[in-house]
Amino acid sequence: MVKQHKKKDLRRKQIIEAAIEVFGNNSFKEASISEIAQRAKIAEGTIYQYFKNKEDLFFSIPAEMIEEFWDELDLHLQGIHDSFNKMSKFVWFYLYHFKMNPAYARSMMLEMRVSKNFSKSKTHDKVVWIYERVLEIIKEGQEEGLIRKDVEGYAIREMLMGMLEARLTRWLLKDEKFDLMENYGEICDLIFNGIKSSAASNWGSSPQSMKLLNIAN
Amino acid sequence: MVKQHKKKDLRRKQIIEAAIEVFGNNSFKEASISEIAQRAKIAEGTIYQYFKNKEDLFFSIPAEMIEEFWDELDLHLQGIHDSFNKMSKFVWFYLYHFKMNPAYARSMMLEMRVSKNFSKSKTHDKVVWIYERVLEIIKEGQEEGLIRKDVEGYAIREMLMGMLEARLTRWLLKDEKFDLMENYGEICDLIFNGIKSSAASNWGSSPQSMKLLNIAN
Amino acid sequence: MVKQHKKKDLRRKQIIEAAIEVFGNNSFKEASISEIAQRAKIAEGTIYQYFKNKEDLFFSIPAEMIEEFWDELDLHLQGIHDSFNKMSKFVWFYLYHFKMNPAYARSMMLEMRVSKNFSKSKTHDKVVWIYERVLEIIKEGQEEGLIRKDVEGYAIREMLMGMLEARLTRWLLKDEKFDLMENYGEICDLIFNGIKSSAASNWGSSPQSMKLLNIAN
Amino acid sequence: MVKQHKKKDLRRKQIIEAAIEVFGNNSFKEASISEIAQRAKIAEGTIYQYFKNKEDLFFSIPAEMIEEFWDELDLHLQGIHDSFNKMSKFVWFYLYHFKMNPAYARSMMLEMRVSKNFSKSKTHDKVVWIYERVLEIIKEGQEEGLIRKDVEGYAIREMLMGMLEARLTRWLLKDEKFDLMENYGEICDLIFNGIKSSAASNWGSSPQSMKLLNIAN
DNA sequence: AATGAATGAGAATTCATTCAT
DNA sequence: AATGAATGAATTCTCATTCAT
Repeated sequence: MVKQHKKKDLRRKQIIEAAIEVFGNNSFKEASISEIAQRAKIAEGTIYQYFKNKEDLFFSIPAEMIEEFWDELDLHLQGIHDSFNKMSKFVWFYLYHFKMNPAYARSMMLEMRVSKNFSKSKTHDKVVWIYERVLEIIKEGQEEGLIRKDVEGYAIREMLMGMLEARLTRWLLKDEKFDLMENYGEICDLIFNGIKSSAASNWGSSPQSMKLLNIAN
Repeated sequence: MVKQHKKKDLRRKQIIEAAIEVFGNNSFKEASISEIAQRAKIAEGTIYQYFKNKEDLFFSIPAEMIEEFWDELDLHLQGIHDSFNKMSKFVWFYLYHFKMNPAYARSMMLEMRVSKNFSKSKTHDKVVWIYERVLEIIKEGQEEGLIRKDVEGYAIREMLMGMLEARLTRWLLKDEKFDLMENYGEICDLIFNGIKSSAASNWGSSPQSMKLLNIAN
Repeated sequence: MVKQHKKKDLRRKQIIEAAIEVFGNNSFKEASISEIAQRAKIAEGTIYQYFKNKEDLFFSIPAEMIEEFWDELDLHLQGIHDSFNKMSKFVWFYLYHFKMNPAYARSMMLEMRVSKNFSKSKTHDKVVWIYERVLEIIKEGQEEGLIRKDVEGYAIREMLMGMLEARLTRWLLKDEKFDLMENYGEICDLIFNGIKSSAASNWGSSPQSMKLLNIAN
Repeated sequence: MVKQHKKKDLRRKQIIEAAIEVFGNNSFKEASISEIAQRAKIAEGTIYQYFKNKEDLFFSIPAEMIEEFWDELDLHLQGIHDSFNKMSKFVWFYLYHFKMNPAYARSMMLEMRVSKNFSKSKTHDKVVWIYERVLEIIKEGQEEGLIRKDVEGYAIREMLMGMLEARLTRWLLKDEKFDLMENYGEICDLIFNGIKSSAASNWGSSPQSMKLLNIAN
């Protein structure tokens, strides 16, 4: 019985791995069940024994990968107690994880995230969960006095994740031609210190400058 | 003769407008020529008198819009001579432009940018051109002493555009539920000053902290 | 008035000439009215002022050409009074005519002749008329004692035209790579004398051999 | 397994048979996949499981038929050892074969042979192969002293096949109104002995007559 | 008489999903 | 549980012909 179960899980994994490759190199519509079946060395019909339909298979990919991501990240975070290093580690591992799984990165960033139904899927909950963990780290940082308190944690998170997602996207669109992790320190620096020259007066935080930004809407 | 020409231009515009709506609410594959024709109140065949095929029509959308974007931005930039305000204006207008054209934003950000052939299309050149203009503004800012010189202009641009694209994407994925421009000042602030608490020691720029960032790859 | 008429005829000719080229390089379905119009340097609509529809234009091509063919052949036959030379001249001119008009040859042999409606068209009558002229020459030959009388003129004509059409077809299918008129004498020889070795006993004309040909149907 | 395979072959045959009928009564363009599917009593999509596309299906027809043609002809040639009878048998079987398969004859002679891509197709190789077999028989005849040696085998073959193809074509264009095999003996006679009256002097083979044939090109 | 923009019917092909074996 | 043959809906694109100017 146990053996049976294991065999099922193995088959599932086998299909998902084939799916990652195929969805990674093709848009959702372009990717074909038949190619996935071929890669997994099974019959097309068999896929429907494990997944309800094509979309179900598609959305099952990150469910697996995010779990893995968090488990490994958790290990990396062990023994780190200051939020500064936690954050730095998160940035590093985020990039590292996708660098190691480019096909997955591709379908996740360029297709899944952007698809209409994804936000309603169970898998999306896991993404949300990760985002909440990030927010926690940021809030810790604010408590510790490392991160500005005059800006909401949400905004900080938006900036942090936006930067990471933007770089990841650029890397994928440039066909992984540059090293995703090059200048990783510089990214952290920019996130932390901003783009302002140290000589320059503050931008945006002084009442005067706020006036300058005449926001129409 | 002139009248004829105008009529052709009008028809073209009419088709593009219908296409923006349809592509904005559906993925490229889901969008159908027949729906576009219906919306434009013309026969399907007529579309093929103006565009080579479905993809040509798709890629013609930003070609039109980017031109418009730059022309209007240009007006807004008139009379502004310091890079600080130029940048601020760019941020503002970028968000404003997409806020005013959400269907276009949707197809541009969530579909086009991500499509395999887009980077080879003529339209992509226009995107590149905009990015070059942004880099110029940044370099001006560096000359004026407003923006850090210890980081390459490219990296600054990546941060700036990454932040904007990330917010735009989040806005679209949240179904435009929040105001794209709310906290616009805060975004500028974060870009400019970073997330660091003013009390905190520098992150990333001091030799010690650099050591902490043990980059494995 | 007369001038008007001439202008019309000129236009017609102009369209037919363009059509010969286009139909010569494409099958009837592949050939497009728009390409013919382009070649003729007129608008598509104009073609419909001169021809009822695409098929009408197609079938009008040989109507023009056959007339020309016969007129010129007639000149060549002037002064020739024995059927031997008339026939020889016919063979020569048939090949020569098509050699000089390969695009026309192509549409005539490979498309028109083979098309369902051609035999019902007015043009087809002209083809029939030519065939009748050939039969006359053959009968003359039989009267003069040059050509066998034990075989019906129709059968002789079938052989003669079959040989010519077969060579023409082969020439076109081989992309006009060989000279259509090479060995023209040999063709005549074979038609005249057959393939039998002079040493061999008669084939087919003796009662015995007829028995050998046990025709089942 | 064997059963499965047989089933697939059967389906293929079933589609080809439907295709022969439909292509036999329509030009390639006019023939529709949907009609073929209807006739074969299967879904349109099924055709694409067996053939790459419409053209592949079209060209697969003679591939099947030529094989059959040769196999049967081979049986008929068994026990015949003189080239005279081999040739006679070939002529007979060629006509008989097409008489029995008029729809196939139609698509083969009036469409396929004439189509641009056919000469590049694999199927065309089979036609070439048949032609080579015919040449062999002719050369045998020359060795045996039955057939003239003063004319190249190729020319003899051109005459022979030209006559057959011409008759076949005429039969098809006349809507099979006459009996394809009537006067079959007469055809053989003409091929063998030519059209010349036995009383007439040689035509084309004497030096004088060659002069008469003043070939301009 | 000439134009050429607009039409819209028509056909090939793809592929996720089902289901009998 | 696994298979893979069969399905058929759905969609792009072409092009002869028309007709208002």
